[in-house]
Amino acid sequence: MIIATYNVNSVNARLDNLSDWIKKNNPDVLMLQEIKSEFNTFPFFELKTLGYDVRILGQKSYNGVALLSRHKLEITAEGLPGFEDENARYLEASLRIDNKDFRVASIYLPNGNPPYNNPDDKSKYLYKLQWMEALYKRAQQLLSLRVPTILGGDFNVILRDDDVYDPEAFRHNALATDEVRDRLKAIEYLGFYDAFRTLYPKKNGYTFWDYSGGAFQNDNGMRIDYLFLSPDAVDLLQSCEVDKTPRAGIKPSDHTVLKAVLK
DNA sequence: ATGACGGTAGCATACCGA
Repeated sequence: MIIATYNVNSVNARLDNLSDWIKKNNPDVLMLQEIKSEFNTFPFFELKTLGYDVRILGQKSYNGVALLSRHKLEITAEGLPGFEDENARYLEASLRIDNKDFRVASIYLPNGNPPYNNPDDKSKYLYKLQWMEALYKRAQQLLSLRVPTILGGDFNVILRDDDVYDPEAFRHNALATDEVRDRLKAIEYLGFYDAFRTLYPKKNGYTFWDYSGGAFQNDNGMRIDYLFLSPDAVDLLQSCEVDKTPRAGIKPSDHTVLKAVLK
């Protein structure tokens, strides 16, 4: 089973780039974030034609998440259970492969940094912390189901200093505060394994490079996209790699694909 | 010295992002 996550930064702007990757990699499940489209403008036809069941939690202009699967999806949550959210950031589903159940969620966790024109505004940061508390509670519930579960997406968290090109520059950034790191670590300590770090304790796993300043060419990146696996899912883990091909290709997203193979 | 990139809404430029 091939499972991957990709923050596309607009699914319509990325349709060729995304379709190329899907055709070459044939994932069983693909989690998308920042689709920046709602139902009426989402390219269902093109993606269904590639052989996928396609479900979205859409939103105009901002945010929006989707799940693509070669196996029929049963939606189990649209939005984080128990959390009132005006933004489309969480879509969860169950699926069956060879008579075995899986649970997956496509997650776009809030960024948390203030607007440039109001650097003292803490409201987005507080929203991020509350969102992470609600995700923690959902993660607990999911573990109690004892079904292999994959929480994937753009978590907007730099977990450790070696997950960013300049740790000091990001010390007080909402992606890297101790508070935010601790909240994501708490989800790990529940029993959700960071698939990439589990296999590669030291390796560079950047998944995002800013569009400006030649960041990709200079490898000024950060690791903020993750696949977190429940214990029974990590037992099936065969490999996990960052695929930089989409980021190096034509009209790229600022993120790239993170892909894992499970038995 | 400043801006630097890209998407969306919607038609000039503000907002958002990481």
